Amino acid sequence: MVHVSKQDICREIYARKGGDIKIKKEKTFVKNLARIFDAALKISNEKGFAAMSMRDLSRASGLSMGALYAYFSGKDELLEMLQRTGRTITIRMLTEQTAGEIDPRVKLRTAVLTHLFLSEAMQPWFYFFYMEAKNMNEEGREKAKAAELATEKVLADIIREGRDLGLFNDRNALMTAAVIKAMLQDWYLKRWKYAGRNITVDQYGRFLIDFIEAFCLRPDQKPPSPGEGGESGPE
Amino acid sequence: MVHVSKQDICREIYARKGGDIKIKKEKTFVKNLARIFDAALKISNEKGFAAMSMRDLSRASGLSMGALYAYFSGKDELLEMLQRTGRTITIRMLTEQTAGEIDPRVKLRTAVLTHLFLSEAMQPWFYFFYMEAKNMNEEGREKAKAAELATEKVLADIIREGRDLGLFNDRNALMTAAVIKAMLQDWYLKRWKYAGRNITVDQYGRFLIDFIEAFCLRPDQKPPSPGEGGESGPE
DNA sequence: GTCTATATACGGATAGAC
DNA sequence: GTCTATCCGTATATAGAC
Repeated sequence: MVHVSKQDICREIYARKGGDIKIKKEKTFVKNLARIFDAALKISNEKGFAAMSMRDLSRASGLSMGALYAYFSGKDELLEMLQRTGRTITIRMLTEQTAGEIDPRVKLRTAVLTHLFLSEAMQPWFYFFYMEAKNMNEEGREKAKAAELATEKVLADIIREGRDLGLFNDRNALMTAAVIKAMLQDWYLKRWKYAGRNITVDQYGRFLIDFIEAFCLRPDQKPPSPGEGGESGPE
Repeated sequence: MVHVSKQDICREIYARKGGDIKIKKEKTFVKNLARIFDAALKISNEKGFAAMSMRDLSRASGLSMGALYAYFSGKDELLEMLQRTGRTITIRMLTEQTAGEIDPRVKLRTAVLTHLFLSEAMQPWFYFFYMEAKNMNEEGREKAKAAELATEKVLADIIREGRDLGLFNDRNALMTAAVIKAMLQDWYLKRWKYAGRNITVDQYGRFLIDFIEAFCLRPDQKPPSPGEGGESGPE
């Protein structure tokens, strides 16, 4: 359902880079950049991007120090690439997936689950994006904030729509969206916790939807259930 | 209601340190350590602890490089001190505040608001604690996780209690506690967002309680409202 | 107790061979 | 395209004067 290929991502970066790229063959570029990204995300998510040295990255990616600098101009650019890539994919996927639906009740579910499954498929990216935003320059931080607000707005708009149609309660839509975001983010920020309890994405998703709908939906407006959104039982 | 003094915190550290402390007079120790903490939190929360150099800290705290090393043995110990201090205070405050109450409905509100107001009063500490946990050694990270689980357990126990008394719905208490934590944390992690919208702590608290109670409380069990927990209106 | 000056190492980045 | 060897700045930490 939500699938993103590492190769596709890197190919796109290759295409976008234009003339100032040092590696000629797309194939080697894609292969190595994917290794670099993997290694960088792994190390950064363990001890932080700032604490990751280029030597660490060289060792983990299997490329020499010198070679690394053929793929990015410096540590700053690497950070920028990682952030931009994560941002781009998220926004694209979210808007794509929620485009078709009309019923706000279903749309809300779809948006929540899309975000959730996407963050599951790309956990290292999402985690990195969240934790390393503050290490960026002013421009990068602003873009990160804008991305947060954009995904929040997707949720808020759905909620407003549902409210206007009389399906949802009349509550602060933006605040509701904000806390939904917080709950969605918790899934990829605290994987250690949920993994330790053997909670699956699906369980988490079902629980979230129950929780959200208890607040948003008017009592008599349970939506036509495509996923049979049953109650989440006691532990 | 929730008040924590910088001086008290530092005095306690002074008392705990025992013999291997280099500064003799409590007064200078407390005064300077408070300055160090302030500066360290400020810089770290802007660009990350790893990116903060001792020179940065020296400049911002007004103490020379050499003097700093009279207060901690190195950057690692400073990190450890900051984390431990934050942890200790949080757990103590939370258990203290929720101890008296009996009615689980009121207790839940109290726990949520206590956590929220505490995190407001000590925002830099909480933010730092969350964002810099992964820069610590194994032991430090384990303690951070334990602290997360401990505060979560406080919430979960209240919810279980309410369920057993027939006041709350029969839902997964631990999962509920987990998402409540996520929402509470959002307040101090994304202050920029809420500040930009002129949302006050009280508004956020009221909203959270409405949200949580919509899911947790059985329909006919609105609690005796001490704070008159009215609906949070539309934006 | 606090300062300045400095030892020492480590990190990012580049040069130039292959 | 990739490697090794190296430059050079900056970081942590300390020595020793005041």
